[in-house]
Amino acid sequence: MTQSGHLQFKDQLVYKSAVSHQTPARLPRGRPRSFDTEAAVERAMGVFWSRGYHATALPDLLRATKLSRGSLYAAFGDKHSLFLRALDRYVANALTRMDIELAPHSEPVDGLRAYLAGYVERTSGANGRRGCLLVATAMELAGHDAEVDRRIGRFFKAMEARVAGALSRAKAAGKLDDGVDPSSAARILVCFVEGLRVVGKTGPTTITSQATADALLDRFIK
Amino acid sequence: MTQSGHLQFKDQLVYKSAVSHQTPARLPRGRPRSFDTEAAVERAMGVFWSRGYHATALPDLLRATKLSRGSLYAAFGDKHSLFLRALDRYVANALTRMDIELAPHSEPVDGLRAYLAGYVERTSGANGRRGCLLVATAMELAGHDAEVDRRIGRFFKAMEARVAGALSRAKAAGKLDDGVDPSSAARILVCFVEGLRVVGKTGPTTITSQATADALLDRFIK
DNA sequence: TCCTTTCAAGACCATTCGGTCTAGATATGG
DNA sequence: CCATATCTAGACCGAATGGTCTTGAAAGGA
Repeated sequence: MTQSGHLQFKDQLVYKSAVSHQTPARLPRGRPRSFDTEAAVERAMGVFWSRGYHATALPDLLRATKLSRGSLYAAFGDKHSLFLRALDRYVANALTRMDIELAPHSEPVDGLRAYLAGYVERTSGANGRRGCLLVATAMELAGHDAEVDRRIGRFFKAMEARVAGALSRAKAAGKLDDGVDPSSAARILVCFVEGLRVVGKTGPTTITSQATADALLDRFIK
Repeated sequence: MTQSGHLQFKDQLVYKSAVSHQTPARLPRGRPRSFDTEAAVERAMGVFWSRGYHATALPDLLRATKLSRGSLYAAFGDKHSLFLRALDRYVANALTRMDIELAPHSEPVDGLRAYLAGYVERTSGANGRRGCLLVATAMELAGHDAEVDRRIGRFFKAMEARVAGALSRAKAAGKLDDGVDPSSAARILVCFVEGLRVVGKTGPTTITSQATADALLDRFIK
């Protein structure tokens, strides 16, 4: 029925209707679920994050989630669906973070500095070596998995839009150098930041990375 | 004996002494090897490139190299050693390309433009979707495989050094904007270019990517 | 109490994994 | 021709894969 291939459609629908909006006035009559589904997704996310999709085996997920095989399959359908949920959570976290850092009402340049500083911190030293679930997924599965493709594309577009928004506001406030186009600069920053994730795998020092990020931003800021 | 773990040392030595400088006055007496080892590495590289390490199965490699199981194991030891050879070839190709584009005697700014244009071409459209063996390897195996770690680290250092060299020459020729530090700018460009590889997975248009790269370089060039 | 549901533990399944080995054909040099 | 070495094809190996199913205990509502 669920076979390991990539017919995510059915599984997707299944988990959505089974998981979202818990107990809509519907009271199940047996023993209630005794574990936190979202916490399990989070733990699974951690495993996928540090090992990648293919290198993560079922026993790894069972150990991390502290679930039995049966419970895990009942709750999530299969490995692939669980992975997609973990990826969704990762993306949501990243976008939420950006929404805070680049909040429209706050000072855009400060926001951009915070945004870059966050990436510097996450891509240097041990944090850097841990890598990024989204970038790792993009490199491992993009082009082979339609559901993943969609999420990757959406994420980069969303990120670029937020950065472009902040740059536009900075430009309107006269803080940008002459000739800087916000949308073009946004693409530059997104590439830079994702490149940080890649070279971050070698565990550079925070100092170096921060100086590099500062040097880049200084090319745009007046 | 060779078991699938990561004792690359022995295999490494084996293939080195068995492959480099062919027939040093030594004439083997039986049937000679009837396939091109380097061509096989190249074909294997193609498979790892488009599928990644874990997702590449032995039958994939046999199909691509047109070798039998026995021949492949006799020639390369095991999957991991073959992968390392493929990775080495990929890295060598990339560095050779850079040595041409950023040749010390030629105009450094033109070289940097060519360097960026090459990345733009390789990271947009279908080329972009194909991705980069090195970045994919970094995200998939770095931190879990010491031999890979070494190669990734070496590559980024080598790339940064070449770009920094070109930028230094550009600065000496007075082509750089005031306040641009070549080594810092080199780190920026390396991050940007590796970020291109990541977002390239969504297959952006050549036009957009080229415009982005131009916009970045224009922030450094006078 | 009874019914229903979920739980953990683990047996079980077919398939695939990376890797070894054999058999028989083939191609070279002596 | 003989000895040597390599080739392909595929059987074979133990281990691991993702996934299903059974068992029996436990926890809720009616």
